Amino acid sequence: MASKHNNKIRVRFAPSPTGAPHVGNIRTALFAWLFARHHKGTFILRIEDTDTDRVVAGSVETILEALDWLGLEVDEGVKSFELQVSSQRLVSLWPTSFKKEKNGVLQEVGEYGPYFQSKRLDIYKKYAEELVAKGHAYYCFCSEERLEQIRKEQEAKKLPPKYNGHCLTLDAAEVKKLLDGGEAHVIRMKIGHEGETVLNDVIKGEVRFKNSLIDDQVLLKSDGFPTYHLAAVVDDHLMEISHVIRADEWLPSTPKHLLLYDYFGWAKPAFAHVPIILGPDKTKLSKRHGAVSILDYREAGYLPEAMFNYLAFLGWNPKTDQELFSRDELIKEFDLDKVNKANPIFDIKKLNWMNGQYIKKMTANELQSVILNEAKRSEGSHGLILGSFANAQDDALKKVVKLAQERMEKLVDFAPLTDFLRQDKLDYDAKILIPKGLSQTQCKTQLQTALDVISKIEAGDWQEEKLRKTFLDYCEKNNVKRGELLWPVRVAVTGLANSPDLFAVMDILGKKKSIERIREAISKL
RNA sequence: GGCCCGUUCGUCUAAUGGUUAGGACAGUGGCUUUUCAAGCCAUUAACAGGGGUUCGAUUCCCCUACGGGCUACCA
Repeated sequence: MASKHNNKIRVRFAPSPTGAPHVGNIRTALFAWLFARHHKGTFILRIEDTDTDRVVAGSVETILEALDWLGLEVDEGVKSFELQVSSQRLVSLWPTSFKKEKNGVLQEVGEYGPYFQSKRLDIYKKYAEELVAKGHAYYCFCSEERLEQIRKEQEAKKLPPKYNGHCLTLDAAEVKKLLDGGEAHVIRMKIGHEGETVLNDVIKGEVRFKNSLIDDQVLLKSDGFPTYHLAAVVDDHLMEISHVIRADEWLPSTPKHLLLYDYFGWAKPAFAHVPIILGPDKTKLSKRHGAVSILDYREAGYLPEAMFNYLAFLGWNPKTDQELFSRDELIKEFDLDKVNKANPIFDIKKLNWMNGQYIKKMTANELQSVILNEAKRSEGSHGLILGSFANAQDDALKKVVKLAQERMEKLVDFAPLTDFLRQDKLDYDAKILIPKGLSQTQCKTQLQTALDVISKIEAGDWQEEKLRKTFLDYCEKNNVKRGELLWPVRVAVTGLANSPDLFAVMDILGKKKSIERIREAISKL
């Protein structure tokens, strides 16, 4: 589609502030952002707060927070300076400069404002009236009751529900009289019934709609606020949006928008309807499916990099076998022509795997600072990440992080994986101390042996690899099966049937504590 | 009900008018190993159905089925 804007790419993410931002909305924002970055365009945040009943206080801040978490910087429109995206993060996307206060001043940046639709009421009124003057819209005074009745009748007759044009029959004098009398009214589109409206969607291709089936949509509500249809078209035009990137559910109302552009005599932007994310039951992802607020995933211990990567692959892929992508690689590869038409299902298992991959890819130092940052951020409500290591020194933490890293899938896995290291008294069933093929007494002997081996180790040699060598050498020289000696010792020091590596654990515990725990085990037998 | 969109392994998906229909997650089996995890190797598993078009269709067209979305003075 030819662009009227000298090919300058301008896209907007235009959520309505009705609560915490949904995974699906954010994925749409991500596509738009990626598209903007790929084409060196502008990513705009516009707030569509035209439904006064549904607006939820604090939503805009939450939206900003979600965008910030994923590193989707806003170039123009609504921003908050309480949240700062740092390009110098230790780990590419992690918000190191996060500030907890949510009462920061929202600011608007850009020359096309205001970017809150509630601040543009006079603009919409002007354009709605312009359409009336041009004969493409009309005043409607029908009451809710009357509309309800029309709908019921149509339903009974199995007709498509549509406004029946009741107020279309009013002549100019009558309209003026009603208007002057302060009668409640809306402005509706007047849609010609002939022909069809053709959309050439960037993703869906050509889609045809019969004009006779299009409803006379309300443009301006009786409270003076515009409906989405008017507001979006007017703003997208005024803000010189080049590509309208939005979810599939908007496809059916697109002909109304196309008609509006024609009525105004405006050039049309390109439209790209992206597939909707479905839950495991194949219906639109919603609260029934558990976590749908994008920020819930932060609380659940997912990394923004992983979330970003995963979301990018829901309905899009680069047509190669590569699946792990950095932000820059995604920017380089992403384009609308590779977006799928079918609706993908959100698969938490693949997200988990991907998150684990990102965790493993980090250096232990990076992971440590990420864990520390996240623990600090979620302090209070979710200070569970560090668990028993909440007040540990950085030095002590380093080895623990390394030990947990391989088996962590999410950040919140850290505490349960490492708790046993800090417990004063381990609580476990003595039976699990005994490896297969050994009797209780034999097991006891093995633990005794371990104490002997340990007693000969100098304090300065108390270190993972030296411990490993000492024990393995002992086994070899004395013809002891590794499992028969090492299993009981490992259970003794961890209290767990399944645990991290014995020598890493003993290293962290220290000689004294290790001996204590082995003695404790012996006494249990 | 009407309108619109969609349909390749369970899931995310690739490819092609002629292929053993490829990869990843999950599953299963094995290796490794002090256990678990990780890692490595192997493996199960898909073109919704029916008509065309064609020498040949998973691929192009039509129909059906199924799934989804929309059908508000909500977005």
